[in-house]
Amino acid sequence: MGVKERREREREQRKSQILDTARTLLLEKGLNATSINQIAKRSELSVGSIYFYFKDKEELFAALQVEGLELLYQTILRTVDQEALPEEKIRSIALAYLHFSEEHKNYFDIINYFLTSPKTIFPPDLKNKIDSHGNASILTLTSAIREGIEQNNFKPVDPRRQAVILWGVFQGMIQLKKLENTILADIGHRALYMEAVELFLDGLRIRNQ
Amino acid sequence: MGVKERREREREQRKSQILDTARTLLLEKGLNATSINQIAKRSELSVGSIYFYFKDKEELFAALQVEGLELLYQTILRTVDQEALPEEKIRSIALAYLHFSEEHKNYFDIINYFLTSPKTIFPPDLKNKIDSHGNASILTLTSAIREGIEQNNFKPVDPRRQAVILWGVFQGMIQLKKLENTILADIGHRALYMEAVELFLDGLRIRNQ
Amino acid sequence: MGVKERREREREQRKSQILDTARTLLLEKGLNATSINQIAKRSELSVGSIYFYFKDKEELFAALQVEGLELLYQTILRTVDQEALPEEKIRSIALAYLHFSEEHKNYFDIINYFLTSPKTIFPPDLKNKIDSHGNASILTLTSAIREGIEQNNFKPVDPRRQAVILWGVFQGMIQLKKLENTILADIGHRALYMEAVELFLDGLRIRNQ
Amino acid sequence: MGVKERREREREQRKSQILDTARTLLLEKGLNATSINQIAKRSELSVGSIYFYFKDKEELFAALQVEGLELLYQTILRTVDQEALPEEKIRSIALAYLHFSEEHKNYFDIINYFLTSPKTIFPPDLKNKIDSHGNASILTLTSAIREGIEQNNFKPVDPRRQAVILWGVFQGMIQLKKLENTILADIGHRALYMEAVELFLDGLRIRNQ
DNA sequence: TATGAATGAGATTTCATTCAT
DNA sequence: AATGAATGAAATCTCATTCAT
Repeated sequence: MGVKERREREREQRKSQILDTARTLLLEKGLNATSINQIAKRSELSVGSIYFYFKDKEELFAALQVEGLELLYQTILRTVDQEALPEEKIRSIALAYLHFSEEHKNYFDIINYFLTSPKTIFPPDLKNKIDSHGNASILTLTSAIREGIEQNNFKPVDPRRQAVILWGVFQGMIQLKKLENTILADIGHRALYMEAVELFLDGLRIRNQ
Repeated sequence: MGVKERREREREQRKSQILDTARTLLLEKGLNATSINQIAKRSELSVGSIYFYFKDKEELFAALQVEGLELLYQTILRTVDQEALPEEKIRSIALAYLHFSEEHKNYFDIINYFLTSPKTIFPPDLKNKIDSHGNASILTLTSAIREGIEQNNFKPVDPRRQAVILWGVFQGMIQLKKLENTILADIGHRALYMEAVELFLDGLRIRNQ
Repeated sequence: MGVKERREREREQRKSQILDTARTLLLEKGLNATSINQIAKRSELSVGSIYFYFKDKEELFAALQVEGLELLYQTILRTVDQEALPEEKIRSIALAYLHFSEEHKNYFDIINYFLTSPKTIFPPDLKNKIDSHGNASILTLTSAIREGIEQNNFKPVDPRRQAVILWGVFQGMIQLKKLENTILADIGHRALYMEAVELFLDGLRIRNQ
Repeated sequence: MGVKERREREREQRKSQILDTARTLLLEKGLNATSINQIAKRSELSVGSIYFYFKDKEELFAALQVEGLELLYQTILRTVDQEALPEEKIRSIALAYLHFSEEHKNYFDIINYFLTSPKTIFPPDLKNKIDSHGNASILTLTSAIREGIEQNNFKPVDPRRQAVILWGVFQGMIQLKKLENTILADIGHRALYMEAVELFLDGLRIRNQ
């Protein structure tokens, strides 16, 4: 039994060793320019070994995406003060996502890539894995909204729907960063981002008359 | 004299003939799987000829993007009833963008690609061309918002800022379509999209008490 | 008649305009990387025009070589003091060739290229033209040696043979410059070059006992 | 253990098999006209395989050059009679180089190519390898000269400097062979070559009065 | 004379993947 | 488990040259 466990452990180590390299290369050269051969050379493993641990290139990069989603989730968890007001929580999550997109640009890019790339249809099991990890972050939003409703601060909306919408807003707004030097030259990106968040909070809030 | 003009005309025709083929392939196989070789073969030209008309692959696809932005703009123009209320205009534009993303999926994908792809740094002149075309559509939003403010229906916000935010919302929400079969399985995408728009309008509107 | 002459003049101007561009590109990118298309673009002429003035790429570059040989000859003429002693003349010519190889590196490279490249067989007429231009420089050496013999300073060798040998020595020694950073790291190239020349002068000189 | 060694051996065999083909093509068509594609086809390997064994075209041809330098060195070693007088040794080496340039014209051309081509900057490690191989041949000259000095037949010159000069003379004189049919039409090339060598020896020799 | 569109072969290089060992 | 040689298709891009206008 000890043997089996050790094997399992080693297997996991190898896997993350490969993922480490893949991640680094991804950051350096982008998704398309990162090849299995390069990963093999850099990680001092053989090409064959990589194919032993990952069915194909797609599976490897999907694993990285799961990693990214997990990291995002952890970041959010760490950021959100459980004692804070629902509004504050939502703001924190928004900022956490923005920070994540800036500080873990590579992860953000890969998440983004699979979200926006026209083709790429994952096999169902992989897809589920990815979705459940993605869902986790959205759930934090859902909870915050539900909480706000329960405390009579938010209108009685469907928390999950609003959470998804907010998530879409985050996503769309962050992407605008690319236009910072042209269309947005005269508008600060971060201020704009937060303005969007406030707008939606405003719509959510129950106004006391 | 006539010769020069005819040549010029033929040149333009060839160019759009190439773009036609490229566009078709793009639709069929996606950006990454579309190669110059294929475009050449399909358009019954030599590879060299493609390179005679376009400096490189990037220039070709950028041209396609400009085309897409232009088409989007025209679609919006056609859709928006100049007589309608500002709110209605905004709804129309939102729907126009959604339709565009569905009916001209290939164009939407290519616009999206260049917006979200991590790398891709265009030469400045190309970038400006692209941005100015993109700006056109945002301007329609800006006008509608400004109109609403002038008619005392909207709060006195900065119309351009709100327009950009709204644009980001469109963009982010449309991308969620990809999750239709998983995270959004129980939520209709189109309804959600319009709900986001209404939310935004709600925030903008001056409430008469 | 005036018409004919003007035409002739214009023809020559066009030709050297093309050569100017070709030369510049040659200097920038080397022989192999310089294409007719580039020359056309840079010289603001059409590809067709270049082929009107030059039969093919080889002829164009051979013309450049003739130019180079001519320039070398002029340089030597300018350098050599007609009143100086034969020995001095030879030293001057040696230095002139070294300088030429340094200051007109592009010309030297192209001369060198055609001299050392394995294949390249020029059509006879072109070959003769090149040779006669090359000969001119060697003739200056021949004269100096003959003079030295007549003045009883040099042994009664065959002046032309010695001239050709000397020329070969120049050529071989100059090429060693490439090894300056490795094999010759500890040996100054120029000093070595002049040492070789002195060695041969030494062999040529009649020693008075 | 045996497996590893066999693999290593096979690897080396493949490598020289590729080099064989490359060499042959080089001889047939010249450096510039020899493409990786052709090498692959001729050696009945895939293009990819060539790139498995050699990083790029340059590395392949540099390997050929090293081969050539090595062969030259061996030729010299075989030619030079260790018992002979220093003068004789130098003559032998001179002749050996001339023969080498005639009989292994392809190797000579490739050595020559890298020596004279304007650009070509090798990565340092490759450069060192090449230089050390080139050095070997020069060292035989150095030894012969030093020997002559020790035997009081040669003037007390710096043996290494003289060796390098002599090498340059060989190189330059051999290149003149190209002019055999024009400038040198009336002068035998080989005789001229040896005359240059004698001239050099003459300068080196101590004259007994 | 001059143009410039067109060619098509060919260059170098990279890639994901397989499979015998 | 792990290796790494081999593949071969495909990708992007360049080039000298021709020829109808």
